[in-house]
Amino acid sequence: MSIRPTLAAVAARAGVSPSTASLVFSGSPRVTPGTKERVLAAAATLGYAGPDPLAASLRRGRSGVIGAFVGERLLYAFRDPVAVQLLDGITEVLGAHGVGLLLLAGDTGRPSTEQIGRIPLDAAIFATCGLEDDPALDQLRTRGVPLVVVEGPVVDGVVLIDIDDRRGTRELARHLHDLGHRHVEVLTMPLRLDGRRGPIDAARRTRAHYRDVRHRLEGVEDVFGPVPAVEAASNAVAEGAAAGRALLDVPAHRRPTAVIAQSDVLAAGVLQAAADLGLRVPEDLSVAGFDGADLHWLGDARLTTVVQPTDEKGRAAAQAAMDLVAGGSPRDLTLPVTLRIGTTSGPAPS
Amino acid sequence: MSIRPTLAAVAARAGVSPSTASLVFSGSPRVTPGTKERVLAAAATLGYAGPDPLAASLRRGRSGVIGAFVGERLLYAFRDPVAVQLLDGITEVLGAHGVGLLLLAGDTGRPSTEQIGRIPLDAAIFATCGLEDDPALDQLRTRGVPLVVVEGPVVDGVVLIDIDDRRGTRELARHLHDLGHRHVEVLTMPLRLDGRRGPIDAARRTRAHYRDVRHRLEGVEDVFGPVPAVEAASNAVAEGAAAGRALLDVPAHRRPTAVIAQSDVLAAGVLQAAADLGLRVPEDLSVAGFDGADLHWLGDARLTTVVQPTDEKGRAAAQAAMDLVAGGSPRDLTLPVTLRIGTTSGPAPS
DNA sequence: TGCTCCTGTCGAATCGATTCGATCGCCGTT
DNA sequence: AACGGCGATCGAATCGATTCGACAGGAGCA
Repeated sequence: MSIRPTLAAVAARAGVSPSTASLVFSGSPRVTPGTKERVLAAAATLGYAGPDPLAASLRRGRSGVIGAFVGERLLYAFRDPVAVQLLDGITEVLGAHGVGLLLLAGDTGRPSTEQIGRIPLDAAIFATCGLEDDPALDQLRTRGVPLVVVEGPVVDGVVLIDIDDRRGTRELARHLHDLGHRHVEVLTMPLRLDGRRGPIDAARRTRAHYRDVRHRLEGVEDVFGPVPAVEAASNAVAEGAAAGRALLDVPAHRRPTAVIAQSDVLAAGVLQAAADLGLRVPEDLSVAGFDGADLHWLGDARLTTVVQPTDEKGRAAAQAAMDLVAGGSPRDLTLPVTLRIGTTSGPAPS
Repeated sequence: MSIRPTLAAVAARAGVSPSTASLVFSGSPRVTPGTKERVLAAAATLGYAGPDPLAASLRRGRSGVIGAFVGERLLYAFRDPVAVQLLDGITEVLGAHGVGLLLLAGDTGRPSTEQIGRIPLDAAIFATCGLEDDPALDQLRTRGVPLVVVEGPVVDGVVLIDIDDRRGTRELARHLHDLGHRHVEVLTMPLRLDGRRGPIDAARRTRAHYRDVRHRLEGVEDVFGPVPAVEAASNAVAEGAAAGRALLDVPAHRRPTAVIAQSDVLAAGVLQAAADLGLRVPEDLSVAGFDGADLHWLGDARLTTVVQPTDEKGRAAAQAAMDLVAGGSPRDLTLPVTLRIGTTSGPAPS
């Protein structure tokens, strides 16, 4: 029991060569039933549970593991329904192919990039972190690990799975504009992971790391021109509520008639803040989000939002990763988004 | 660029032996600065990003990957705040040691157990699935993979990280008993993963797969004796609400004065159902949960619940796994729980 | 009967690094 | 001047399986 048996030991016990034993475990049809049975019997006697995955991986050159990068600490990623749904879409495809999903958090421990080098990955998906200068991305690239980026930066040799963020918010903005809104403000997701929050000035804006954040802002500006924007420190309801209070707890003439949040989660916070301040939605204030996540804690309000096919995005990313591993060269993909008008947007108050 | 360079190639280029080159990359102090530099220079020229993790893993016998099993589909696991917090605790420890976390979902694709055999794991943690006859568990056990089980079955040679479920609900039950409640009903988490819901009869109860479910029920019965119980099909707010309606939408004399839910999530659903039915909490009905999760969508109600140290549980499980990989033999651990009395429990109505 | 073809099994090379014990200088010591 | 000691580097075995081409033996066919 102390030392685990090897394939060679099983082969010897069964009186066949290691090659044949290997054939048996790989389920080759070219092996006689009798032989097969002898090998399996020997394996059973010795308590051999099948080929060592490490050795098999080395020989095959593939480990059967694909890494998914979530930028922040796992806990925050898990709190984000979009990230969760994305991961679910990914696992759906990977699981069907018998490939494991390895979670990589951005800031867990310093040696993050060190860790990445030590783990056998067939490919990696940058799921919720579109950093353009991510050291981990560089690390994996020079290592030759196939890479897929979701809503991330355009990097040569990296497959990009994208959604049409800008067009989505543009349609949303047009919807609000048609309703007569002229004073809208945008509540953005974090521009960087430095915990900063508050109004965004030009300097800060140039430091925006995330593509989706930029694009969702530009879509609004396509319609309204330059628009005041505040940044949330993280993509959480409480953050949205805090930002919402700051945005709305001002004299009425300075208060926006509509707030466009860059995510449904943030929008939920804004709704909360509005309720706390006694503002009626949509009579006094319109609120819009992004994602089309099903937030069961929203109550009966149906959020006006831009629906993105999050799970499809995850599946596409995983499929691209699988294709890369198989030696293919999948093309970049941009998935469509659709405007969904709910009960939180209405005519601008006079 | 087509073929990736090997350590041997780098060594040759630098004019040293592979052994020495290996020493360089493993950061050994026993190598002359000059040599080290030559090797690194050669690596840079060839575009060598460090030793192949697969080969290194094979030699070392460790892959640097630990698997976490979540019973259900990932999406549902992620929706459960307790599971999420547990995973976060796990990654906290693993990340600090540069070990990756591989997520394994129970039902993703049929070849689940097949998949497990193909993935290099140094150890596995059964996080949210305490099946006693899980084929995956057997598979890993015969393979010799060190195992840690969280609130799972007692299996020989497997480390168990537990909490004192029974004592927790016992104290909770006593609290309600002291308040005068005599007619309580229990809303349990799923006894099995078969999507069944509704009242639990004796036959069904004997088929309960999950230890924590059983223990949390027994704790209540320690105080109240046999108690009617209904089962939720999954651990979700909507399930809790549905079960809550079934439980509460009955003639007043047959309605329980207190509902003990086996999780905060389910309890939140019961609160919702109570509100829908116009029942005041705690005046007309007391509601209690389990876990001590921070459910931000609960509003201002503070749930009476049993607080368990979920993140500590995760850290302990991960630490135990690390110890096992290192060859140690960590002991089983039972973490304490504490009763937290909130605003949802009060004297039984007369 | 002899020849070909086919099928099941085997040998041996290979995947790419790690690591232990051995070796080779070089320096200090007596 | 010879020798002991020490530290840097090297050789070679090893981790455990996969896989391709070779091989042997039996079946089919003429």
